[in-house]
Order: sequence, then C-alpha cells, then structure tokens
Amino acid sequence: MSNPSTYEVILDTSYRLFAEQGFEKTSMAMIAKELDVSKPALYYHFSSKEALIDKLFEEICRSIGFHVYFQLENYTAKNFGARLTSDGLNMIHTQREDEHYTRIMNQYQALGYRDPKYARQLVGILEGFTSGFTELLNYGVSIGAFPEGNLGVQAQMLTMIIDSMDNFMSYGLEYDYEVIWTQAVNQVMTGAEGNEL
Amino acid sequence: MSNPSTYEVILDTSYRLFAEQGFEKTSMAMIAKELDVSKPALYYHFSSKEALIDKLFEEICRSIGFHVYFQLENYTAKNFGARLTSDGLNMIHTQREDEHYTRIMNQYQALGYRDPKYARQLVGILEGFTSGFTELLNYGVSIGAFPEGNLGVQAQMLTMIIDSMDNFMSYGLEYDYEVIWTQAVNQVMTGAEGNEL
DNA sequence: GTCTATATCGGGATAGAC
DNA sequence: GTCTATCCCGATATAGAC
Repeated sequence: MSNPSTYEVILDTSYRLFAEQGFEKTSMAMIAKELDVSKPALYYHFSSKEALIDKLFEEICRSIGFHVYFQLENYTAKNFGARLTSDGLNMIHTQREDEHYTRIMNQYQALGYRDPKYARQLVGILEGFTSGFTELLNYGVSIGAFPEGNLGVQAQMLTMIIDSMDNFMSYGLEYDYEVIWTQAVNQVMTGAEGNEL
Repeated sequence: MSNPSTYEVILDTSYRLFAEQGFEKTSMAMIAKELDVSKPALYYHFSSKEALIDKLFEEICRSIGFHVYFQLENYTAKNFGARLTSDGLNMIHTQREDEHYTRIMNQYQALGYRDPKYARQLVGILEGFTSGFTELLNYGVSIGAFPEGNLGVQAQMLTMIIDSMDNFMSYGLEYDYEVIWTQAVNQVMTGAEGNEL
C-alpha cells in the first residue's frame, strides 16, 4: 500500500483544484505543482487521471448521505417538526460552508450524463435521501407525531427541495431558504394532500 | 454578414454535440466533421471556440424564460390554480422532450462557477422566473383568486421546485412530479404560511 | 516513492490558395 | 466562404535513474 498521507493529500488538493477549475482545466501538472511534487509521483499513487477522479468521487460519496444529518433516534412525537426543520437547515448550512462541494458535484453530474458509472452513484445518493425521509416520516406517523399522508411523495419533495436549495445558494441567490424549508416541513406535518390530476 | 443558414447549422450541431459530450470533449474538428466542412470554415463564422460557446448560450437564453410558459392574460379568478398547475407541467414536459437541454445547461452552470459572465445570465433566468411568479401571484390576489400570503417566498419556492424537477428528471428518477407540483401550487393557493424561526 | 527527461498525441488556431 | 496544410502548445503518460 502506498504512503497514506501522500495519498490523502493528493485527494485533498485535487478536490480543491477540480472544484475551482473543473476536471479538464485542471492538469496533473497543476496538481503536482500545487503539492510541490513531480507528475510521476502522482502516477505512482493513481494509475491515471480518471482513476484519481474516480477515487475522489468514492471518498465524497462515502462522506455524505442522509444519516449524517438526520438521525431517527433524535426524533420524538413532541419535537418532530422542529427537529426535521433544524436538521435540514443544519445540513444546508454545513454544505454552504464548503464552497467547493456544490461545484465538484456539478462536475460529477456532468460526467454522469456521459458515463453511467457516475450517474448511478449520484442517483444512489438522492435515492438514499428519499428513502431516508420516507423511513423517518413513517416513524413520525408511528409515534403519532403527525397524521398519515402520502409519505412517499412528501419524501420526494423534501429531497428535491433540499437539493435545490444547495444549488440556488451556490449561485449566490439570496432566497428565504429557512422559510421555504420550514414551510415544506409544515406541509408534510399537516398532511396536506396534492390533488391528483 | 455571414451566410445565415451555415451559421445556424453550426449552432444547432454544436448544441447537440456539446450536450452529449461536454464542451471540452467536443473539439472544433468534431463539429466540422459532423457538418462535413473544414475547421477553418467554422473559424470564419466564429472567431474562437469560446465565441461559439458564448453565441450558443445567447441563443439558448433568448429562447427560454418565464413568459414562454406562463402568460398572465390566460389567468382568471376561476381557473387560476388549474392554469398554474397545467402551465408548470407543460413547461416540464416540454423541457423533457429536449433531452439535450438539461445537459447543456449543466455545462453552462459549471462555466458559471469560474466565469461570472455565464453566472450572471443563469441567475438572470432564475430571477426572471421568480419575478414572473411574483407578478403572477400578485395578479391572482388582485383578482381574488386566492388570499394574500408571503408571495415573494412562494414565488421562490415555485422557482426552485420547477428547476429541481427538470434536474431530477434528467437523472432518470421517476418521481411523482405531477403530484409534487400540484401540491406546491395548492399550498400557494391556500395561502399556507411558513413559521418564522 | 520520487525524481528528470521525454515520448506521443490531440486540440485550438492560422496561412494562403481558390 | 471554404478549402489543404501546417504551426504551436499543453496534456497524459512513461522510461529509467536514484
């Protein structure tokens, strides 16, 4: 196995440079220069640029996911709405602090359009949120936190909104994200139903 | 002025190739080959690859926008909710038919992170939708279609949801978009209020 | 594990003829 | 307005020494 610290530091620097400039505009030479090592040193740890991009993606996917931000055991009938609201806002604020996160995920999204390998992982993340929300809402109903509704659809809506907020924030759009998320949670809690067409 | 038909056909083909493969992976040589012309022919019409990308973006921006899908004069007190629902669904379905649209906009979003020139235009489109929805909702209140609420926030939410649906559909996620959009419109129409924090 | 030096290729862009 | 031929550069990747 290669030296873990060098390996890690390459991933960290790549993450930053890829986010700032994109995959194509970031050459292996630039990464090497930023780390003050030579190009072949990179190729010793990663067999190709694509391998580096792939490993980085694996690391990112490992570090995110529904259960990082929403933990079922923290929820009670009494605090359910408030907790769901604050956990969601906390997630948004956390991602907002890492200015590179949204940018690099946008890059992987672009790759996903051409290579199913990336698309599958991205879809997996989103589906993880939707199934996580579904599970959480089911739990909420079971402990009597709120009346039953179409929880599957509500979970989809929460996933879409939380994903979209991240996107809009990255544009610098100063929308009332707190109010929007709070409203979405309230809608779920009051069991509002959409009219079928 | 250059021959309009050649100019147009370059833009059309570029649109498709850029969407399929991304800007960097699509070379001027590939575009030329696809059109069965030579590279210098392209450079006669567009001074550089970046100029081509920019002109294409201008054309795209010109062809989209709130008022393409939502026209205030079609709305009455009686049909307001139904019309807002169907116009939104129609917009989503239209964009879904052009498989290249979401992909190429994703590319311009990536460019926007590095060059404010693109970011400004993208933000302009989104703000156009938000101000369009605000105007439309204000009109709805003025004709008594529904009670007054925090229309600015509601307009932001509608913008985020409609943008997000397009995104999720492009992943191939089969969510209940019709129900979600209908629910969002209903929430606006019933004047639901988000609790301030 | 890391270096210097180099091979190889493909891309953007242009010169100059027609 | 379009062509053939070419320039030039930067990128990925490797050979081979230490």
